[in-house]
Amino acid sequence: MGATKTEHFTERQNELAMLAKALGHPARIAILDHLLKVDACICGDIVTELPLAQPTISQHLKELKNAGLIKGEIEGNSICYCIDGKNWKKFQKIINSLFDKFDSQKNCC
Amino acid sequence: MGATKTEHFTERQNELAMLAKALGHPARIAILDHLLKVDACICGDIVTELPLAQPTISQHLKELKNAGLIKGEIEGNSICYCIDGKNWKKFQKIINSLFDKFDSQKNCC
DNA sequence: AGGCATTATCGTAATATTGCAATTAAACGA
DNA sequence: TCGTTTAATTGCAATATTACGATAATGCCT
Repeated sequence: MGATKTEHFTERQNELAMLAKALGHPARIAILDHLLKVDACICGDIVTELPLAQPTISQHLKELKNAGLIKGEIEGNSICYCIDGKNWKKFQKIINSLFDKFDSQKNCC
Repeated sequence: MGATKTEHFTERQNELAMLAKALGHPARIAILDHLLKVDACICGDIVTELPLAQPTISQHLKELKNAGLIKGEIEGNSICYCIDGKNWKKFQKIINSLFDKFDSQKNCC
């Protein structure tokens, strides 16, 4: 086996898991950190910021893009990446809706 | 390779990634959903709630426990699981500290 | 003690992820 | 046009994850 049985879970559970999975690697967190720090579109210099080879970073960028966390637009020679603001807040809400469910009063232990 | 190069990233980046990774599977989201829904310790009936075999669920519970998201206490014959309230809010803060960094005013695209 | 219920662990197969060298593709400038 | 720069893709090796059957470990009850 090894394949996740997504068909058994709700759409929300799968979406939340996919989002979390995309965040589940330090390199991808580092990429997001960088994009957030500069508060702008970044043309390629992410490779020089991280201790990983160019193809590896390209792969991580792809996954962040697939998840909807970032956008990439072609800008002449290079490509500009930035946080996808449209999804960002939605994702924050989705995650918080999970964490907000916890009621410390009712919890028994 | 295949092994994540954790040593190249900051402690915060690794912690955040580990947390996200633990959340990065629909079965584990479903387990948390269930624990949050009943607002109490659950003794074993998680297996009957999910469409997965008992060893598989035991493995997911272990990962959630390792991440610090849940606790498990031996209660006679069975084991009671519940949300680990001590870490729960901390984790929520860590994640929100990432999402709050985004300033839609400054973002260019 | 013996049997039952509950959960963890072991072993293993299938699949996914991570990382990089090599290569390709596309756009720019001289 | 040719070389350079930038980023994606391909191909592959190493490792991790997911899932489950079989088995063990623990505590209950009779």
